[in-house]
Amino acid sequence: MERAKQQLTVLRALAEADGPLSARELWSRLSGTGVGLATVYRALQRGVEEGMLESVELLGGGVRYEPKDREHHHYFLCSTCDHAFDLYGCVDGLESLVPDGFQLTGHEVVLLGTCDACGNAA
Amino acid sequence: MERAKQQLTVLRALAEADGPLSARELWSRLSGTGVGLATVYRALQRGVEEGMLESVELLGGGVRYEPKDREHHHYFLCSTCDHAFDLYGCVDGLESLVPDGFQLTGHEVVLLGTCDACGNAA
DNA sequence: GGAGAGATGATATTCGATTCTCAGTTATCT
DNA sequence: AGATAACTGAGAATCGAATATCATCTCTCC
Repeated sequence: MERAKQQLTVLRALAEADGPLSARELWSRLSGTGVGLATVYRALQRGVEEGMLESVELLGGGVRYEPKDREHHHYFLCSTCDHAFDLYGCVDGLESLVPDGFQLTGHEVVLLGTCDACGNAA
Repeated sequence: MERAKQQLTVLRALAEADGPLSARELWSRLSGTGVGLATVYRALQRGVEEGMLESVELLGGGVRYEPKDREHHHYFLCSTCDHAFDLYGCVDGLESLVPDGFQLTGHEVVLLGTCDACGNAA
């Protein structure tokens, strides 16, 4: 197996994904390439430090990562396969929810349900 | 300290909160009452089983709990004090984000920023 | 007042996610 | 090729959250 290219392997896998991936999710996608879990974590951490990646926290605890160059978007979290899909577009009416005195700096919208693949498999 | 009433103490503290509380957050609010952390977890678990409580997962990993009788709402998560506030009201345009073939069963909206207290303290 | 069932607090344990360690590998530069 | 520095995989170690354990305590019902 090649060495010193694993960081690229990790970044490429993230770039090709249709949503943010957790370290383990990413690792399992790379099984067969011989990349170790520690290397995945190292590549992710470095990617964040260097500004190429962004960490995303959704429901369910785990931290996921995705390329930082994606435009504003949100997520669909499949409750069956636990995969998060990017959703481009946004919602209206956010500002009206904010109480007086609170400062709004960002927002996160997560849609829950069943993805296409899991819905058909059921 | 009184016994056999700790479950009520926990439920009451949750009912009085302005948003969902994590087990630890709840526990720290009960410091001085002598309630143990294990009892907090037990009371929360039982509350969920009995249908009085609902567990909520927001960004940041932890699970929070709140009374189940609250109407549909979302949350404001203060990035300074990490407390979650209930926000009543909802947003528009959710359905248009869902891709073909995906089944939508729920959604979660979390606004991020600084709460009134933390904003003034800064 | 005493027995039994259920509850409680302190702590040990478990569990999963992430980080650390280290020896071996690979790239770079000369 | 040789020296050095950076990278890597595997497993150990760490960390925090949640759960289990156990002796003690409280309530209820005789």
